[in-house]
Amino acid sequence: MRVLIVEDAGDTALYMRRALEEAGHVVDLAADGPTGELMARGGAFDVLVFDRMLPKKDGLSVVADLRTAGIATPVLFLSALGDVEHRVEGLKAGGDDYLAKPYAASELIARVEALGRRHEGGAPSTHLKVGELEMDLLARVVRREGRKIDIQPREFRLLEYLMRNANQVVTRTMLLEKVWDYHFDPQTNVIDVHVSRLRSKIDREFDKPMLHTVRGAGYRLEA
Amino acid sequence: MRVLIVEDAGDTALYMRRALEEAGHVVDLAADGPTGELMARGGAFDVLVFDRMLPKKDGLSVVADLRTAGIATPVLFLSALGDVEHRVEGLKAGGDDYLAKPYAASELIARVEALGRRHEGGAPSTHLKVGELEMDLLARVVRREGRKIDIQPREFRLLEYLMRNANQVVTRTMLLEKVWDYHFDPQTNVIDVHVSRLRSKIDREFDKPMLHTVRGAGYRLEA
DNA sequence: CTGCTTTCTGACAACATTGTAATGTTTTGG
DNA sequence: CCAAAACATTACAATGTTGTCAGAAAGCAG
Repeated sequence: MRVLIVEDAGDTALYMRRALEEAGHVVDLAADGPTGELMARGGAFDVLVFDRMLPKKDGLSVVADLRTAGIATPVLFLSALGDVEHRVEGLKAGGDDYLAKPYAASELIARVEALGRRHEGGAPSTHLKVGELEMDLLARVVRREGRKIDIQPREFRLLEYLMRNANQVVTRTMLLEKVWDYHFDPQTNVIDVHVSRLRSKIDREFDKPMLHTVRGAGYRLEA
Repeated sequence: MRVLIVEDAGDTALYMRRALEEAGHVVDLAADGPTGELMARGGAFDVLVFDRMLPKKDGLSVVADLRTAGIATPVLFLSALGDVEHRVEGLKAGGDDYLAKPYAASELIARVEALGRRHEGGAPSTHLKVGELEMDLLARVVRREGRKIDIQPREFRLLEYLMRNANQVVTRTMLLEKVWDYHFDPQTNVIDVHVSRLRSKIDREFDKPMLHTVRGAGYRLEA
């Protein structure tokens, strides 16, 4: 499961990450409200864990904004304030569960997994959107700023993977595994070539490039 | 929108078809209950229009049977009997709306479109199933009796169309329009060739052939 | 700045897919 | 039973897609 933790206290965040990673999940961190909101919008997370009190933008309002933006990823609120009134407030803002500090790591894990399960049965998304870039998985059509872009099958898979992991670095190894089903290094530059071709279609002709290279690490598709 | 009209009075049926076609919809006709039921089960219609009184099998029972078979396509009942009691009867049988004769063409169109809209918001199906033959539109995978079948893009589109219109005859013209986007006769045997190739993949190796030719008419995929 | 490494891109070759044509088979009406 | 029509199948040609290679460009460390 992919989990995003938005928490300003660094040591708490690291503690939670470790607990969840040991339970086999992939964890990302954000330290303030706006960053958390951006990551939640772009990334394909299964569960979001929000601290109620956050620097710059409160957890409650971030979640409320995410909901109005149509992002339905389940949210678990964490807070030192544990009484009924606060729980209700959190749930009203669009939270799905509420956990009062202090809590045991096992309880955190259990709740995160419960939330993830509840939503995974939902209809698979047939439509991906990263900024002005849109992909219709069923019609196999890609658009940027409304303009249709012709794309080849392999490029389609590559872009789909990049979009599902938007705003995150995607390594060459990940691409080989997920887009090419290679489980070894082909010793060629297939990836470079296809990234180049994809770029010429989705970025050339447009003002702002979305597909960035992260030297030494891989690529990142940014909104 | 794809509309099926089940009506035994030929002239009334043609009149309705014309009205709906002029409003931009695709219309099919059936003249009795059993035929209507079969078409409704197989075809991918957005709205069904049923006369209440039908030869061989009453409109009410056809719709009730469709509902128990899990077919949720919205139904508009037409009838000369316009009083409350009959309306309720129709709605109980699984109808979604009820229109009493005589009615204006514009009213028919408006109601059909309203019914179609109400349901189109539902998640698009990502999975088709005809008997033991399954297609996952998102993963682009086809299976028969659980065994994966490798299929080419054009064959995929062809099979998708056949599956969406399962148990119905699909004409060559329909295939040219929907699968090849040709709006003329290419004067070649493209279709024959692709049907042959598709057959060799989905029927050869299996006991019962599913893809039948209807001499002089076209093809039919049967469950 | 220089040399080294990484990434980018254009050209090409291998391969896969699609459509055409020719030939064979089945069905149907007389 | 025959001939004509409809359909099926195979082989091939044209086209499209993918991966490889080589040279160019860009980034980085000393």
